[in-house]
Amino acid sequence: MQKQEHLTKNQQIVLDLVEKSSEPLKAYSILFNVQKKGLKAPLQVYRALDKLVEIGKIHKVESRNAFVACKNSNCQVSKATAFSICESCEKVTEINNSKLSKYLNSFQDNSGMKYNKYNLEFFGLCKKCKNK
Amino acid sequence: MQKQEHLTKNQQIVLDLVEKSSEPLKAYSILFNVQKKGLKAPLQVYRALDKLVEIGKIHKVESRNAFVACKNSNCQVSKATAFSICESCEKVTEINNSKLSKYLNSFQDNSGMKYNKYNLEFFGLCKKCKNK
DNA sequence: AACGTTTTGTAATAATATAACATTAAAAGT
DNA sequence: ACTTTTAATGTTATATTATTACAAAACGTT
Ligand SMILES: [Zn+2]
Ligand SMILES: [Zn+2]
Ligand SMILES: [Zn+2]
Ligand SMILES: [Zn+2]
Repeated sequence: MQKQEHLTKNQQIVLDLVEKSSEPLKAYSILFNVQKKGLKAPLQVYRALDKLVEIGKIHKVESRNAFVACKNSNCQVSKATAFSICESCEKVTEINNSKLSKYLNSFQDNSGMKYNKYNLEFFGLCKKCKNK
Repeated sequence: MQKQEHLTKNQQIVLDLVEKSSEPLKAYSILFNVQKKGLKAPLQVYRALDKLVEIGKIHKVESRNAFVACKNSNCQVSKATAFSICESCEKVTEINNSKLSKYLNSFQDNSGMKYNKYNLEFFGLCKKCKNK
């Protein structure tokens, strides 16, 4: 089975919204914003989100229960994600650093476990907030 | 203000339970298990969990909304955490790898942001599940 | 004892996410 | 074209996770 290339109506509506947003969006904020487009129930949003995450169009920022569009068309979709998060203004940026991803993709410990996916979240203060 | 060394009754009760557990515990599972000890409300559990996370006695596994005791007394408490998670049996292990933590603690990108904390979660199949 | 601070108790509610089931649409095989 | 199968949708209800708000008790310091 190969990766789906056409998004369904609901998926496209949700993706459009997440892509337009300058900040991570929460599921119920998405729901509220797409109700005029016909998505009335949480499940419709969650299903779209699940699929979009699966195909790598968006990522979930786990520590925030929020979703951001993937700006990095070349990343290993939904398999290797890294974010920087400002703990003051909550700005979230996807980190695109090939050294980091190489390092983590090839990481092995002594557990005998082979990792096929990771998610990394860095926390700190962004430039703006640092200078306040 | 320095780090608190004495745990309160509620904090100790919750910590005991999490430490005894061989698997990550969810907040409401904790609540259920400590009700006989007098913690009746979610908030009592969440408050204890918050404090225990803050002082590094336990960690939150963000992707699972679950809590594990810190087995690594020398780690930079609650500032630098890494876990391996089996996607089949849900076994979670805290990774204790000094090369990894050094690499991540010193990581810098070109955003000008200085990170003081990170959380990393690796996903894959554990030895056991791989051989099924 | 008086004060500020932290912790606790309690009830109510908010926010996040899934189960279950019926239906419709799309994709694939013949 | 027709059947089969798979994926997506719509809808209601419910489960799970987490916080707000406020009052009371415990603790540490002066
Ligand atoms: Zn991405
Ligand atoms: Zn900031
Ligand atoms: Zn630890
Ligand atoms: Zn396993």
